[in-house]
Amino acid sequence: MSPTPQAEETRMKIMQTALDLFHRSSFKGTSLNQIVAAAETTKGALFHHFKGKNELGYAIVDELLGAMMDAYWVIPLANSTDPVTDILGILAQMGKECHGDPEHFASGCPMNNLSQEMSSSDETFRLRLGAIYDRWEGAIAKAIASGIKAGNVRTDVDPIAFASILVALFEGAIGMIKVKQSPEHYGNMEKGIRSLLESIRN
Amino acid sequence: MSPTPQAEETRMKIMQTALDLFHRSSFKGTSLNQIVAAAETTKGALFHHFKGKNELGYAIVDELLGAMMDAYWVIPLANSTDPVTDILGILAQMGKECHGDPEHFASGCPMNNLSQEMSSSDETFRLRLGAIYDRWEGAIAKAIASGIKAGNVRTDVDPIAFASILVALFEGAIGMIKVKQSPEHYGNMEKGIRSLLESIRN
DNA sequence: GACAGCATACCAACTGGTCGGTTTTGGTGG
DNA sequence: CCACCAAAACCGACCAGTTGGTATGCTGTC
Repeated sequence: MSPTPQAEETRMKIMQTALDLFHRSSFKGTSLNQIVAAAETTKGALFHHFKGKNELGYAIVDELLGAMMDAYWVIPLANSTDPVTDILGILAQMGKECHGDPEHFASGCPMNNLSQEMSSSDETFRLRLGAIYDRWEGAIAKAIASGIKAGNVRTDVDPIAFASILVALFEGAIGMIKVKQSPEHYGNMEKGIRSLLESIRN
Repeated sequence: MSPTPQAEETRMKIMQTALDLFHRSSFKGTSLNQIVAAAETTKGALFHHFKGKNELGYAIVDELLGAMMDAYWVIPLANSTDPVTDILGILAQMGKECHGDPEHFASGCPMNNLSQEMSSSDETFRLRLGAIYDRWEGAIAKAIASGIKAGNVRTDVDPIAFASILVALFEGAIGMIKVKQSPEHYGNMEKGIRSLLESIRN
């Protein structure tokens, strides 16, 4: 019943290399041949673990992107009562991690790339990705509500609406960085997000 | 020497139907066969007017998207001294125009879709689209600077940085609407953008 | 020897792009 | 006004290459 550790390793390697290629290129722009070549495996292995290209994508969304979202946002904000400080901390950490790999930023947000590409042509992608975005916004909204209750955030802030535009601003900003690819622009974005966050402090 | 009106008409029809298909689906996800079928023409005509699929895309960016940007944003904001009111007016007008075609919104912003899809794999697309975004941000920044001078906008606002995050928020918001496709979410976005704009009023 | 795990060879469908040929058009000499 | 023609505009069958997906074969382990 339970799969061999070896088998699980191959499965993960396929998913991770596919995610990397989808990130740097795109879903439709990446062929299965490229994926199996980069993962140093074969099509037989891929189709043994996944029913097809789309199913591979769904698995990546659910298992990899979902886990990344939880690790970066949901868990750190779970018990936050000072969301402004904590969110700025998350951003600082993400910025630090990407300093070693500037190309990673220039390719945009993996989840947003996939969302924008696939959500209008494949309902399954749209729903699964939408569910992750809901978790993201939910985590932020909950933290802001806790922040209001703890007196750290202004009382006239609507947690849900603010969480929505904050997520939109994140994804939009990364998208602009991807198009512009200028450090100067990156500075403007960081500054804008920071000031927006600070503006709701109590 | 100069092209026939008929010829220009077919050229435009190819570009416009291609833009529509790129918008509803994507660049890579739309084949030349689909384009010529939808435009009720042939591949010979397409390759007579454009060197290839990419060149067709470049022409669409320069001629169609560029013109739309000017019509919607650059010209209306050219002499603005009250940018908050004028930008809200532009948004209201865009919302009104899209009420007749809700699907248009659910497919996202044509320019942002193309940017996110192509800018990481094709430098020409990236540069041309980046130039249009620069025009957009420039128009907003100039209007805000004029607004400050006229006393309609707070003096502590950085026009360029604010223009950057406003554009990022627009594109991010449309992207989220595309993924979520819920009117409720649309309301949150509208509210958030409105309050951000009002917050810089003097 | 049964079966999960993987490799290889292969397929029909479709891709962007080409090319020889036909139609349409705007200018020109008579 | 018209016959004429070169060039522009357009057609659609065709091409090599690639795509996602399949069928089958091999190998180690329980």
